Amino acid sequence: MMQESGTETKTNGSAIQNGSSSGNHLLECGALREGRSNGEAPAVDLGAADLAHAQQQQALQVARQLLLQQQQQQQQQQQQVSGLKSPKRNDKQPALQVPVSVAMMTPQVITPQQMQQILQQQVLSPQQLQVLLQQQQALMLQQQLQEFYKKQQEQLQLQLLQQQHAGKQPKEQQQVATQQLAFQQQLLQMQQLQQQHLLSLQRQGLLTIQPGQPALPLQPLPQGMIPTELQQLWKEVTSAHTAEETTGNNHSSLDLTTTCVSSSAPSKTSLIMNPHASTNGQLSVHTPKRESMSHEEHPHSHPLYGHGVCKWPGCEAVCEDFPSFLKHLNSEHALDDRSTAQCRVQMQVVQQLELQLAKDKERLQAMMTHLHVKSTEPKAAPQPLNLVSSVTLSKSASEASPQSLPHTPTTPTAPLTPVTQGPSVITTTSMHTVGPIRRRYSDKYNVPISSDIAQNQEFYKNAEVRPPFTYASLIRQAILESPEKQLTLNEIYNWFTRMFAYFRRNAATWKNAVRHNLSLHKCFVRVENVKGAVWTVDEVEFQKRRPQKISGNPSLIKNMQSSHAYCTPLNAALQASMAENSIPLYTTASMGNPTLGNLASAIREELNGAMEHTNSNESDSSPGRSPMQAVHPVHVKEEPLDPEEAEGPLSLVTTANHSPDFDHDRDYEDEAVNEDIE
DNA sequence: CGTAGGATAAACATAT
DNA sequence: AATATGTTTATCCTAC
Repeated sequence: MMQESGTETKTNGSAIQNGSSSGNHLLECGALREGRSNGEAPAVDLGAADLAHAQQQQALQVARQLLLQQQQQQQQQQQQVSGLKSPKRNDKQPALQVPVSVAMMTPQVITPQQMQQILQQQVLSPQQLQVLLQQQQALMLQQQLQEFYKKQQEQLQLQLLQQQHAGKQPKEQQQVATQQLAFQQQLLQMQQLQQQHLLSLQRQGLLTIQPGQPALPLQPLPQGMIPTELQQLWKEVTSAHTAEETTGNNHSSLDLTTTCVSSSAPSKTSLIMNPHASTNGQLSVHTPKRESMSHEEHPHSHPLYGHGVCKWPGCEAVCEDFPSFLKHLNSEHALDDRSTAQCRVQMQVVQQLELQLAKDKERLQAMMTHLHVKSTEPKAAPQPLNLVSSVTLSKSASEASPQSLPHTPTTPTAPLTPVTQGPSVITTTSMHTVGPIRRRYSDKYNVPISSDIAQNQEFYKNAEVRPPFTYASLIRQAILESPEKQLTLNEIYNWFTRMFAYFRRNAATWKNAVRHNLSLHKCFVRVENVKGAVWTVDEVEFQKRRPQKISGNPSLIKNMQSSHAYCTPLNAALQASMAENSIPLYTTASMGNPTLGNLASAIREELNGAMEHTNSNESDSSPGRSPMQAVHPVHVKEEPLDPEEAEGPLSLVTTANHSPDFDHDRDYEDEAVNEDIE
């Protein structure tokens, strides 16, 4: 213990002083290098981007069509609603009717003209705009619900009267009551569906698409959604505003709010908004405030200016100093239609982010609740890591109470050392300072790594929880997820930082460990090519070292089997998710979504591998094995080679089109820098 | 208690 | 010269 603490302080110190600087520098260089190599071999990356873009376009198209349909259906429904025969029929579209009908009926919603007035009078801060938008949408929804409900009530009463005239049949009354109930439920559903619709739009194109699970949350980092999709969105808005203005048709705009509002009758109502919005007054008070004033107050904290670059969405113009930025802001982003439209989009973006956040919070809560409850059940045993994870996640979920979570009830085979493990599990604050933690669950639970990553992808990305797998497993996973089943060291680094928040700190430590593992384990094969060297996985070697852990412990085998059990639905979920994305299950690397596809194949592989070791006679004949068999290792290390394996027919040398890397690296680096300082 | 595997640290070598 | 990349050794920890 003494030794440990001594070692850790020492290593922490070195990690902070040397590691953070040199390590980060390393990654930055890596990112640059990646960028270059991407230029040469962007096949997969472009594929993903194209896919995202296509989906975005699809989302836009869907949105436009739906908006048109709404209007028609609204009219239809106004006529048909007297029928009242099939309230279920409305389930398909109710949420979509909200904006239009609201816009049609509500006089208090801000019209585009008013919006422009607001924008022309002063530049609102993003927060204010956001509030404005929220108020608008809340108001619209509220009003629409009221109207809708009122209308239904009228219809119901009408029908009641009719029925009473026709004869008081209890059956019908019952039916009417049921219908009334159904309508009320509908009203609730409308709200939910509207959210879902927005979310689906968001998922399909507006924001970064994250594969893996059907309900996978999006990248919570604001930077995560900025790059291509938003740029594209901005372009669209920018090019669309002219048409929008001249024709009055909003087909080209994704902005639902814009569309809804502008289709409303022009109203002269004042800007009175949701009464419960406390910032409202602030908004109007702030009205006379000029942007220059706020600039003078906070010359260097302008939200639209940072790192010498104009942060106006889609702009990124370089402004050497603040005055030149101001000049640029006033000239390039004046109060014209384009800026207004962009502003609207930004509002929408912010709102969707908030929706997403709310939903994710909810999901987190449900997850934690679920895990808490389930923790007493034996079924939860195969995934004890989640429990630990939940605890540490509590830092991001303020509403969660860490002490309410079970500590280690489900980790009988991994007793936590009171000294080393205790603090790292209990609180996250200690987690941050605890430095390198030696203990780990490693792969001993035989939870298939890829399925765990798939299931907890977003979690690992955001919570600084150490993944319960060995470096070797993680490296292997990284390599297998790559389309070419090979990665450079730097790409492996990037995968680590991309997939796990935990590895965004102490870079020197874990990178050293990665290198160490790569060199040490025979299962990692270094393949040299023109551009340098890539690492591949010798699957045979990797499998060789797995059984020994499993063999001795029957309970582990049990766990493994149960893990197989719970992985089957996961696989189904993945398939469903892929079907949703029109990604065939068995074409993995070639598709634009490498992570998803490879995850699936890796899962199958893991399952098959696990079953192999469990039942030696179970040589699964499913096609799932094939993708792995395709990875024939090329031995470079000075090991006696099996004649079979010596020939690597694979495209290990064709590095020409790989490197599916992202530009997240810089972001993570920034984080790492910040966090290492603390 | 011994052993094996993993994590971490660090020294060293080599390539860029 | 500095950094990135690999290799190797040592030590500690944990599970078995």
